[in-house]
Amino acid sequence: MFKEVPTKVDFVKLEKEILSFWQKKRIFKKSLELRKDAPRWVFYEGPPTANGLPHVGHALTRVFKDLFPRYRTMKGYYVLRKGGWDTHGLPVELEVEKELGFSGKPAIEEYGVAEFNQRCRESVFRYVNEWREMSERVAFWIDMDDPYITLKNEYIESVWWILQRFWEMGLLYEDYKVVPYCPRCGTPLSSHELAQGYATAEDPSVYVKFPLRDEPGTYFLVWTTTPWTLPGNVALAVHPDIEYTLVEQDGERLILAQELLDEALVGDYEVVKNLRAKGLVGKHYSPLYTFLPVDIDYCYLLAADFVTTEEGTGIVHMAPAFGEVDLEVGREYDLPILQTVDPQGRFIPQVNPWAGVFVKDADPSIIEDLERRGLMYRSGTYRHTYPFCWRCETPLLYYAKSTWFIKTTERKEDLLVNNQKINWYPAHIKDGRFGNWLESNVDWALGRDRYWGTPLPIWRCESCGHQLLVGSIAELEERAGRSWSLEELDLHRPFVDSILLLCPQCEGKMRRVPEVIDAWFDSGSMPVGQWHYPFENEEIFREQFPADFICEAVDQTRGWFYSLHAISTLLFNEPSYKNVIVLGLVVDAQERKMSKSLGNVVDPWDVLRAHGADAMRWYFYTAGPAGSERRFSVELVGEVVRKFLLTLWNTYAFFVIYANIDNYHPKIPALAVAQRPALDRWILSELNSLVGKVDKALDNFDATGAARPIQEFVELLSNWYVRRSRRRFWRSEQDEDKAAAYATLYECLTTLSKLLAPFTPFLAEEIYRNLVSSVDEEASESVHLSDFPQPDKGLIDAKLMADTALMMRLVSLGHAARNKAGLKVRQPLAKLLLKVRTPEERDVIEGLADQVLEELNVKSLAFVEEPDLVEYQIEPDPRLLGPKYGALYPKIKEALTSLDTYSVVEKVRSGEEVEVTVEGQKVNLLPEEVKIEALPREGLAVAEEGGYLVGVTTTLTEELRREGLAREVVRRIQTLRKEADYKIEDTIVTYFEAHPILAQVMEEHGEYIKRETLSTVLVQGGAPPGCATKSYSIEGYGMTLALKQC
RNA sequence: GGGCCCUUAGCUCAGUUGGUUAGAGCACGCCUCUGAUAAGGGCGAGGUCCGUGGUUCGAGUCCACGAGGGCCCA
Repeated sequence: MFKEVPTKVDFVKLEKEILSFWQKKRIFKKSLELRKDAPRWVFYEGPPTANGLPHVGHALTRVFKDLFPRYRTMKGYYVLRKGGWDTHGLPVELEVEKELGFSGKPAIEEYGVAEFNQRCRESVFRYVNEWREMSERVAFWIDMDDPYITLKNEYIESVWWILQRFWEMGLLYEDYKVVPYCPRCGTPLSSHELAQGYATAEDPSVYVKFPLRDEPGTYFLVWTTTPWTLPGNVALAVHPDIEYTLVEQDGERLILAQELLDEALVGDYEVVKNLRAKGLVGKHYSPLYTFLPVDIDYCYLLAADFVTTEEGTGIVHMAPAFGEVDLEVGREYDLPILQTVDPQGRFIPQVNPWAGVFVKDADPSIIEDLERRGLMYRSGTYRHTYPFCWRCETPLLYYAKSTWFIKTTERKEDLLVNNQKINWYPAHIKDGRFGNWLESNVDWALGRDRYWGTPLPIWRCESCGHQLLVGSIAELEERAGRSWSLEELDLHRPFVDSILLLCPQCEGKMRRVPEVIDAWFDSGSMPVGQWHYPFENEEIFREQFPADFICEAVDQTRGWFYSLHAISTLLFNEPSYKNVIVLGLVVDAQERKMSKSLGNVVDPWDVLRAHGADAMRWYFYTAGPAGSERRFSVELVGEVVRKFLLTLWNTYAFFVIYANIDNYHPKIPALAVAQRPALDRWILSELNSLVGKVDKALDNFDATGAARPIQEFVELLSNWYVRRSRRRFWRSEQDEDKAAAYATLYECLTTLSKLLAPFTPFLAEEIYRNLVSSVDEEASESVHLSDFPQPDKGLIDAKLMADTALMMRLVSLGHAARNKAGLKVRQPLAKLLLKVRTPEERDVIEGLADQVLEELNVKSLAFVEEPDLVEYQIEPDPRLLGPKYGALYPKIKEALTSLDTYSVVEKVRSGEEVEVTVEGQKVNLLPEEVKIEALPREGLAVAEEGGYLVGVTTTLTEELRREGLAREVVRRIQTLRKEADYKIEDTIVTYFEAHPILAQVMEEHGEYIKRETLSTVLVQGGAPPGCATKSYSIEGYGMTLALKQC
């Protein structure tokens, strides 16, 4: 006996029961133990930060991360799944700052770095329980009891080791560079952080006049969107090949690029003369501001290639402190660097009108000042995309600063070559987004002037300036000349800052540089750091590198995907992952990005509580290709429940109900498949072909390509196989056919449970445990401990599948034909007329005739070809004639269709050519080039599609009518049984009082009615008390039915 | 300004190497079937296949330009 299965199912409750089963029986652990000696298949967990709640996007990622390891485990691999937490970085600090009400670094310093970092340390695990709960609930199997954690000393030590390797390779350097800089956070951002914060901004757009020193009344006209950089101006640049023009307007002379005259100037002007750039270079102008003393030559025009005429005036203002190119050019020309801005983004005291003002806030006042001095040509606003800090949304400044870099550009070729070894899903990311990103690689800005992060382990001698990079705790202790206990040692600020080392060069005091490192470097170090390699676990590290599979959303292209790739390429010159699925972002039902401000964020728990995890998982796998954006709402997931999960559930419930009635046991031998009916052979063929399809798709990391065919199969299984097989299960005799039906459906359901295990682990488990584990002592206790099915190729019969598909198509046409004539299926009809395309198809349908007759409730079928039943339509075949006659084709079509139809049909039938005349020339069409359509004549109920034609005879004899009435009676009795809540297998006595016509029906079709309704006897006359009774009007004839259980 | 991706029915999505009248599911209306079913079947309504131009006998499909959206880069 199988466990009874309710037809009404509560998936949420079911899943919770299975969760506790997994927990109690440690199924995840067992699935690992089972494969402990198997070949390795390596998965890396991209570490989340647990200082925020998981959202739908995280649920999506976790669901995909789970699918493939489960599949590989069933395929016989050992898939170690170590969890991980990302714990460092600016986002963490910002959360804590917000809680403490801080607005910048001075407040932190005052509060105390030790206390501040302690709060950071606590905050990163704040929502760790919520993360665990969510992961468990969606059945993401991962080891969260022994995760890697980036703040642990062991992890940091591994990161230090990597940095020391880079140091030894000469890949680390400190440089004064213009970096994107967040003045609020007081730290530079790396390019991948920068990438996350672009937004449309409205900035000033000003045209400023720079007066020529030696030609009063003449000005260089210069355009800028950052007036605050003007006090830092030290030069202007023109392009050597651009034409410039001197114009006169309102008594002033202006110089700008000729091409941009109309765009830049307002009002009438007069062209004085054209100027060559060469003649302008070297001309001096008077500085707009002189807040800082300068004792070298500056404020002149120079030539540079980067100047364009795309916008502005063709003359570019240069402030080396605030622009990357500006700094380069400044170095080339030996120009001064006027750093007029402090690290908080405010003007320094010397810039006295605006001292202490945040530079962007000073813009209007600077514009006003220039206007007052007559140096402003015009000002307005300009919309463009501008970078903002990805966490605190402060506009970034490009700001000259000294900081540490990793020379990734030196290894750019290796980065590109190694990228070619990675399989990207979707494939276009490889040479598209990711490849382009590598092509435009810039050195990795590693340093952060912050507190909560892996300290940059570089110590510098206060006396001689010697620098060294510490690569391990042992080295630290050795150089410091002391050691610390495990409790004491904390490789964070301020503890490490307090450690002074002895300079190996001069025996002076060495102090650590103040920076911590970019937290992306932490996460990219996880292949090494998660095992504390190379200090221990050498063997496991080698076994677990590189990853076979990683998966994150597309926003990680410049994030984790890059940091992993860059670090492993620099370190090992190998990619650290072989296959990567890049997921699209989750958007709401209106295709808008989910964001708190729009209030359209879907809480994953709303979905999990309403529909369960299997439904959510299945939705994610089937809704669309993994790489595409996906819409998401509670309702969309609800559709999945109805369409897929319930369909499967009902098939399963159906099986269990009848299997229990019949005491079916899977060990009971059934007929060999070859001896089973076509219907069984067909569904088993579909099943095995499905197994192959799913296996291949999963092997190819294609979740959608695997899941959608399963859904289609379940449709076929439920709506064709089971529906067509119902009678075989109902029958009370135990015979071979019934055994075959059970064996076939059992095979389908148990194989499905294994196929589905990676996708819908709960439902798969329920089915497997009830149908397999409970009756087979040798079977595993969980579907997740079983092997993934292999297709039995011998059972795949492509012809049978195509034949059945054809038959279904004709049956569907038959339904349409009946419907047109208003003949319900319950009414038997005498004859079905079919027209198929070929004699082979005719044989096929003859072979499957029993299914067609039963499905359409007709007595016989015949094939029609005769012209007296049909009309013909002829058409030239465009596929053949198009290439042959080209532009003549439409005219040939016209000419052919104007011919006498029957004569053309006769010619084609007898294999003769058909001659048409087109534009005076004769064209002979070969018989195969003319297509003939046959349509039935009027008066017959028909449906036609794609060359197939199905008709039904509409005349009813009294005999047929009575047979229809018998079926009407049966349906009434069945409904009454159901209403009376009788069990399916209960036998009954049926009493009836009826119109003579119906009484005749009861007489004539009594055996049929008894058999269908499990009535032992049909009794005409009044019913005894206690019966389920109801009166009906059937086709206008009255009848009262009464049922009683035996 | 540049890169990558997307745009097909009210919604979610398919649409093979270019080929006859562009499909499915959901939702809607009518009909039907039903002792597993919350389902199934049929019919109907619902389409400027984002637009324009080009290549071709023929374009949802190929090419160019443009529009809108998303992500990213500068």
